[in-house]
Amino acid sequence: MNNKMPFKRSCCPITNVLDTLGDKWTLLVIRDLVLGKRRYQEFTSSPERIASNILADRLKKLEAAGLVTRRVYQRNPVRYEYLLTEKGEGLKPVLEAIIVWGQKHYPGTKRFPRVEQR
Amino acid sequence: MNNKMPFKRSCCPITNVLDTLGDKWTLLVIRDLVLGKRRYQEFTSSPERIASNILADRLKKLEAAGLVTRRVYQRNPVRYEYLLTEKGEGLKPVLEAIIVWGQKHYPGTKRFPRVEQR
DNA sequence: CTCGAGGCTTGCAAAATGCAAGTATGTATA
DNA sequence: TATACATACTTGCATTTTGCAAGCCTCGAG
Repeated sequence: MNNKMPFKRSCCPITNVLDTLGDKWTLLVIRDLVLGKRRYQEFTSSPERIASNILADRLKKLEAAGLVTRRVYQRNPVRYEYLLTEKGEGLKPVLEAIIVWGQKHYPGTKRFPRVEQR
Repeated sequence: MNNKMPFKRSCCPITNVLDTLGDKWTLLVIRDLVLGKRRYQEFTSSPERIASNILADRLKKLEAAGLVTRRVYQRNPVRYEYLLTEKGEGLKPVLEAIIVWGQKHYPGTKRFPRVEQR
């Protein structure tokens, strides 16, 4: 018999997803990544104006959760970019479902366009 | 010309959804409603053990957002129950997408069964 | 040798959360 | 009549998370 709970709150898949993504900012970072953003300043310049300490924290947590990877895209000086892993890409259907419901119930909202790549 | 922003953070549908649902508890209340729970104590007895002040707050906000209605189901003493509106029911595809992704990436998680009705 | 870009970190006030206990209304039981 | 119990919350307070502004570090160009 094994009574230790291997999950933080419960074995519900929704609960476990919320433990990683359940706040006002994390999914917006994922949205930006899906739209093609990669660099720190690109995230901070989205219209929601995420604070830079929150962004740094979320990127760290997303990396720890295996949704995002950080790579050096340039040396001298070293510069980083963030990319979605396959696990992260797998969230697209969730974002889609949210957009569909959101567009229906918040009239005037508009799906953001992909960003042109550098 | 109209430069006033009609949205709290931006016109992104995802952002606006997160302004209502973006925290660790709200979607769990919706999950419980989808599973057939209706009464206050049923929500507090879910395995995640939501605190009663948080539950009261979330039910109030969900009602204000038009996702949930509160009805009297008994007088003497007065007792209430909570039900999803159509708008709230519309979130099922979002929950589905989350469950699919969650079950894939959090091994061992299990979709909760509907509750037997009183 | 100063300036600017990029990518963060720090400090601190304000808001949200977690926990335990208490309240209000009414029924049932001794 | 007194006691207990059930439902649906509310309150107080400590802890945690968030928001905002400013600062820091590396390097390259002028």
